[in-house]
Amino acid sequence: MSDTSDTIRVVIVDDHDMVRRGLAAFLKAKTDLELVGEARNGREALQVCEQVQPDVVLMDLVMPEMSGAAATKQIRERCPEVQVIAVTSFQERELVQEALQAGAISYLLKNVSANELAGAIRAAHAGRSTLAPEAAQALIQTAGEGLTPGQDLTEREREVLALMVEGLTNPQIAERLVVSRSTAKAHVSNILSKLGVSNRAEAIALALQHRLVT
Amino acid sequence: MSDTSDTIRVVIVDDHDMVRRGLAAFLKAKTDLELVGEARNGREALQVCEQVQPDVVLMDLVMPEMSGAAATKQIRERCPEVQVIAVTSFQERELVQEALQAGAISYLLKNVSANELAGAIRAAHAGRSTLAPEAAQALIQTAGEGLTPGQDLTEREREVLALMVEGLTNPQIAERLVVSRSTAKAHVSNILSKLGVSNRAEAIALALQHRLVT
DNA sequence: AGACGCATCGGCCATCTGGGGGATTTCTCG
DNA sequence: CGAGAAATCCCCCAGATGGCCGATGCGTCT
Repeated sequence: MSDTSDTIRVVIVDDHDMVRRGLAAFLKAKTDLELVGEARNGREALQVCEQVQPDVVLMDLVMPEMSGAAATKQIRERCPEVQVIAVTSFQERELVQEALQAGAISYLLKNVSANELAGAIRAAHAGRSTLAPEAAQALIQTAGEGLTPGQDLTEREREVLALMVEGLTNPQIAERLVVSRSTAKAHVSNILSKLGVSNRAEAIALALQHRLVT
Repeated sequence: MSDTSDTIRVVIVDDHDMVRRGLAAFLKAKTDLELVGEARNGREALQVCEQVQPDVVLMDLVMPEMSGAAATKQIRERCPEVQVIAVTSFQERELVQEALQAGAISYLLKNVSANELAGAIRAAHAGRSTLAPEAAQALIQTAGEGLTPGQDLTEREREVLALMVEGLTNPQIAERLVVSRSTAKAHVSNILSKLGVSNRAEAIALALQHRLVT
């Protein structure tokens, strides 16, 4: 209705008041960018996007209620014309990968300059991706490492790994899962093998550092 | 010189452009608050504070170069009249404790509203503390738990714990530290005892979850 | 039907673990 | 100087660990 085709309609999603405030101030300074909605979590973001049908969404990834990645996925399914730019403080491989797989077209860190952000928004509107160098590096590393380890773990094995992280011994794991010690040991052995480590200590460190478990 | 006694001179320290922008916009809207400097890491913060001698510093804790906690400590040592408000996205016990021990008078989360922030700045200038409820809760939890575990670990024991987290066995630790297996084992035993756990698996999980190592 | 992955179980065995005992040196602090 | 903490080392030993062998069902996919 009221939007002319030469302004890019933007929605901001972030749970921090001051970040939204900063982005709003920034958008106001750009004549070709228009703030048409805000949300403070993934759930709100869905509603807002369906209502206002923006061109671009600036999406924080770490939020309560519903994560940015989950929200991105939903938005991309329901409104494929809406481009989502993931904007976060972290450059963890996990997050980068998760966000892009969820359908984000770009991944920026919150330390971007105003001009870089404006450029990324215009690029996203035109269907072009912008990756923060750190994010690109994270992707390259991930590719080089053959993705996050532990991707081929069985459900049951993840269950066992979680118990290992809690410090349970093989007999204790057996008791908890109501199986024999042989079985628990077999699972542990398979986990060690799949993770490419040689003892449970390494397995636990790897699981925690790569968030394979809670 | 130019500052009248009825305006509170504020410095912003944050590595994110957009957060500084948001805070700057916010300060501009308040007649009794005046932005007199910005910094994007702890090192810059020190220089800026010594130059402009602000009344209050809004300090992000997670920054490259020099952490907010370290910067806070230095600032409080060199300029005791400057009040530091820790402002961060996280409500982890570790950070809250660290910041307050470093001399921050207040601890706020980045999801504070504009009015709460203004109130906190005025309170800080008057020497009164403002704690985000989540931060207060973190402190209470910490107090209830008898502080973070592993506080009584020896230098050497921390060193050993770090190697445990890397997945090294006792013989490997002994080799790495150029000591006998007995010694390595003794350290490990002491660590398990001090952490209140019964095997190295739990110790590793605890160390990683409480950031006792890297 | 056959192949394959998964979970389940058993035994053997070298090694690692963690607790117990006691011992020495070095260093700091009152 | 003496007490205590920290780091270093030794022996013993029951239990846990992890690799290796093999085996049985139970699904899915081709």
